Amino acid sequence: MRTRKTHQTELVMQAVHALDHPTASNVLDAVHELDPSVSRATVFRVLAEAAESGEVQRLVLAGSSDCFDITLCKHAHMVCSRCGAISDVDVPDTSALQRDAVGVKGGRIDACHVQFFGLCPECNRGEPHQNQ
Amino acid sequence: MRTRKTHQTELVMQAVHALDHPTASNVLDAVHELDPSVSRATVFRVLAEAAESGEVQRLVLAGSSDCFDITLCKHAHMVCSRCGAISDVDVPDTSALQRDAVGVKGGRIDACHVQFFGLCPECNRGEPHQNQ
DNA sequence: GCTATAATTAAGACATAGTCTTATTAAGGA
DNA sequence: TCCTTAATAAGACTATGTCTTAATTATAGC
Repeated sequence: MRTRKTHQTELVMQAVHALDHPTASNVLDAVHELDPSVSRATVFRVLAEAAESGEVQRLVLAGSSDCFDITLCKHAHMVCSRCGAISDVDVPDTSALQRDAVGVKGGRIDACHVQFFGLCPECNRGEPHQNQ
Repeated sequence: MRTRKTHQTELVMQAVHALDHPTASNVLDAVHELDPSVSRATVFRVLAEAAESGEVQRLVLAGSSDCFDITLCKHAHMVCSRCGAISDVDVPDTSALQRDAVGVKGGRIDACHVQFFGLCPECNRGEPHQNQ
């Protein structure tokens, strides 16, 4: 369990809050702008621990590397097909989906993961491509 | 475009058909049992080309490495939380989900990816753990 | 403020997935 | 059989993520 308050942890958590659905690498870049001496392993570890403790949410997405979300309540995400940006999406009902799903007989379905693909507001407006 | 019929391509395609939702590494292992001289790059390339041409379907899943599916019709998948096995799942209706989803204003939702987590028949029966 | 101790870190090795380059091999038409 | 060129083997390379280890440092107790 994290007990000591360190310079590095503060920088990482600040970055997660400042950025929108950042990957570990995004956080690393932001942290390095303030302090290039912080190691890659520390950023990955601090993020993993924060996700483990429930302080942030780790988003495991199809086709993207893991992102971190400070919004803890359950919601779905859209991945921009053009720039890769992650946007929040509210889905009214996914339980119906799970109920109606027909799996292999003998198997058991526990959870349902819904993810959308599309264009983020910027890319939809035809604005210059901005990769995360 | 693939024009020549080679030993390596035959082995790879045979393996994809023999295995159930294999990853590229699964295919590599199977191919290596018959011919250890086939290179890793060849297996990845042949699979990528087969997916590109529509001969097989590349499954890009959350939390798993890409798998290859010989079933071309659209369906969802369940990832076994215990052993990682992929099972096919039929979902009656996902268009409703996309219609009802509320994204960021200005953005556009184009596609919907549904993935389930649960236990495959073997793991649900409490049979010995078998990792892919 | 000083010291001891144990949590935290930096550095880099390691694992895995996937792509790319290049020299070599071999498929298949002439 | 010979040629052309598609396809391959080998391995470099990128990226994400984890793990190990020795060094650093936060903080509790004095």
